[in-house]
Amino acid sequence: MAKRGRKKGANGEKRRSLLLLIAAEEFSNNGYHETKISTIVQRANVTQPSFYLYFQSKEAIFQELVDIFHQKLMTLVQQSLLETGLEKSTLEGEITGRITNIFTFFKEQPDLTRIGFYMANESREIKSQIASQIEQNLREEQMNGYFRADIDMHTVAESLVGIIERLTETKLLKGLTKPEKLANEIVRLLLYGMIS
Amino acid sequence: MAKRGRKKGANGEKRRSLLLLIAAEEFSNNGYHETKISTIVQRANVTQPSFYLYFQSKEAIFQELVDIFHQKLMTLVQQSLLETGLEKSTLEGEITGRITNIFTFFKEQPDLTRIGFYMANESREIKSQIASQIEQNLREEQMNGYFRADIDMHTVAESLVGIIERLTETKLLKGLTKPEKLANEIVRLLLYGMIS
DNA sequence: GAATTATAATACTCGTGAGTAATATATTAT
DNA sequence: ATAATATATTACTCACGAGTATTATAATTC
Repeated sequence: MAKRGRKKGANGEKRRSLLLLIAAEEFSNNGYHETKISTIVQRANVTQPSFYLYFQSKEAIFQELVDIFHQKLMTLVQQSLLETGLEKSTLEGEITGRITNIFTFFKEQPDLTRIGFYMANESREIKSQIASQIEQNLREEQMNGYFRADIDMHTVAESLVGIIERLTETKLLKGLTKPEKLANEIVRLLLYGMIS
Repeated sequence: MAKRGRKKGANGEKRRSLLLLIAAEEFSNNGYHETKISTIVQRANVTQPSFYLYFQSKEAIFQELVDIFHQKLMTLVQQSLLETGLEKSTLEGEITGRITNIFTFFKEQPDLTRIGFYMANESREIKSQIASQIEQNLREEQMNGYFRADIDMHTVAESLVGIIERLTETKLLKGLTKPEKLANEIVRLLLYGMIS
């Protein structure tokens, strides 16, 4: 019979992190509603009230995971887009590098990615922000003459996000293709088209 | 005080259709778990047991909507791809036409589309099937020399599905762009690329 | 017109899962 | 040492929403 009260060597920070980690796995694999707090605490070897020491509610822990993803992704994209070392010769490489960065991040954080990019209500908002950043950059490069002038960069940016979204699901997160290769294929397709 | 028993002019088929229609709206707008049977029956002016005259369960009515979407979409895509009138001069137009058909269907069935293409567990499967059909056709055209030989058509097909998925959400279902225009933009981008 | 079938309402049950009250033990601060 | 604080458990509550037992009336069939 397990005793009550604080355990020897108990450490709140670690418990909290563990719960976050397990919650990410559960949400990612089973979705929000199918995920039970009871399952999370079982897997963490903790009782239910302990969970509520660290998180206000089920909503709150989910939102925290979304926020982490959102913040990390935004930081990444903004940094990535600041390196506007626009040299004609390396344009393809530049763009490929940016997209590789995104894929790499997604691959390193598959659970957060599924949560923040696919499951959250906020996903729409997050994707729109990414698309908007990409659009800005593309427009600049378009004005500098790198791209055809008759292309609607809003559509291109949204399309690119759509491609990333889908290939992340079908190839990247299944471990079928590496970030670099995926980025390369996409960029070549979008830059040069399919016509022989 | 409402009386019990069968009402004058009561018609099961119509009631069933009405419930399906309302359920589609509710699922589409609020998602599966947020949708309550109690809300559906209220909106349909029916009591809860009446609902269960027509549908086995909440799962069942949702699945029925998914099946309708799936079946309609598959029929559309298969027909669309059978018109393999491969003429070099009209290739662009052919492809644009196929994609327009898909967008038009989505626009006409926004609720079913959100349910079957975005919310259902089966969505993955459905999209994969579409991608697979597209891939097959592209490969054929590639072998006929219309497209560059060094392109991985699996990636292209998946990308196209991703683009369709995203633009449907952000532009089409918001009524911002017409099917034809959207299809045109995409096809030109994918065929000729962005480089000036 | 009697029996059968289809459609409907009233008034329930019942499981499930989020969240809590009360209490106990370890750790840290004074 | 003692008070205060952090971490933990046992044993609950409670709302919510899916689904049902029972009964009643209209439509249809024989």
